[in-house]
Amino acid sequence: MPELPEVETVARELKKTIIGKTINYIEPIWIKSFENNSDLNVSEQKVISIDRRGKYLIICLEKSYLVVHLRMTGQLLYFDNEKETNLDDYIRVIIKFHYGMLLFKDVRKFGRIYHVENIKSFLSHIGPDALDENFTEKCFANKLQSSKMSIKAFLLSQKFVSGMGNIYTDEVLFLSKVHPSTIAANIPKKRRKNLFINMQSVLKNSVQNMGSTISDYRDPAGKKGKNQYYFNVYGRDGMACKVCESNIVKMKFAGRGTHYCPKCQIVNY
DNA sequence: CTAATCACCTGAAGGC
DNA sequence: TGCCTTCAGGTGATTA
Repeated sequence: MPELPEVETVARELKKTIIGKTINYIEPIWIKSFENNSDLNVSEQKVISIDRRGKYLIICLEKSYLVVHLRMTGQLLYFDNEKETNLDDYIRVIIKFHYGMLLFKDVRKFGRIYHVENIKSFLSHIGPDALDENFTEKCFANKLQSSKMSIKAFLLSQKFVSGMGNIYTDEVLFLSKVHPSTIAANIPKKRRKNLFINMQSVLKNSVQNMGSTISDYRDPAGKKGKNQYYFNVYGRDGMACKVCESNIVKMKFAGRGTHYCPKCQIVNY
């Protein structure tokens, strides 16, 4: 479920609640949800800061890191008062602080919490964050020009730029008037620039709206996002394009449900 | 290198 | 009501 804006929202909420707290213990309920890659103890380490790279949320401890990937249905829920919690369903990992606790809820069990010491090597296969200020239009253009992948697959792969997922990719391609099957390297210079600008604005707008909630996504306080009210194409198949009134089409592309306007979004250039 | 398929999981929704 | 199929904000391995 969560793409960059949702993970960023979670990160911002966690900054308000768990920085400075000391971990009492971490308890995996579903064993595969927690992958311990370090001999160091998590217990008695203090939370120093919260970071994010693409869809990875990074909880920086004194000597190591807890790295969270929510995948499809993961949620990090924070509770000050343990009596407010209900541990009933789908809680896969408990991170207990001396005061308060963070619960990792995940219906489909795809999500992970990793305990690692070397964050750089752990994330070495991931490209720069889409909103990283050092990731410029020029960097983006260079990568586009050297790829023969379809633009949809290019944006979904996290190795060129990280943070884009299925929803925001469809939204960005619509605003950029680029058909999802267009070969990345074939996109002309002017539209490359457009693509980059739209990618940033779509993501930033969604962060402003606290992310998109289709079904499962919640922030650590349990709140839904509001960005889903502003989609142009995602989930709007069969409905009129907001620009040209053609019917929005949905089809399987790059292995994912892909929404686009057949009139506004032109194939090849 | 790129693309397609499966695998990992569970629940919701639609067809019959 | 109930069964069966398909689909879902993701990604990594494997196979063409």
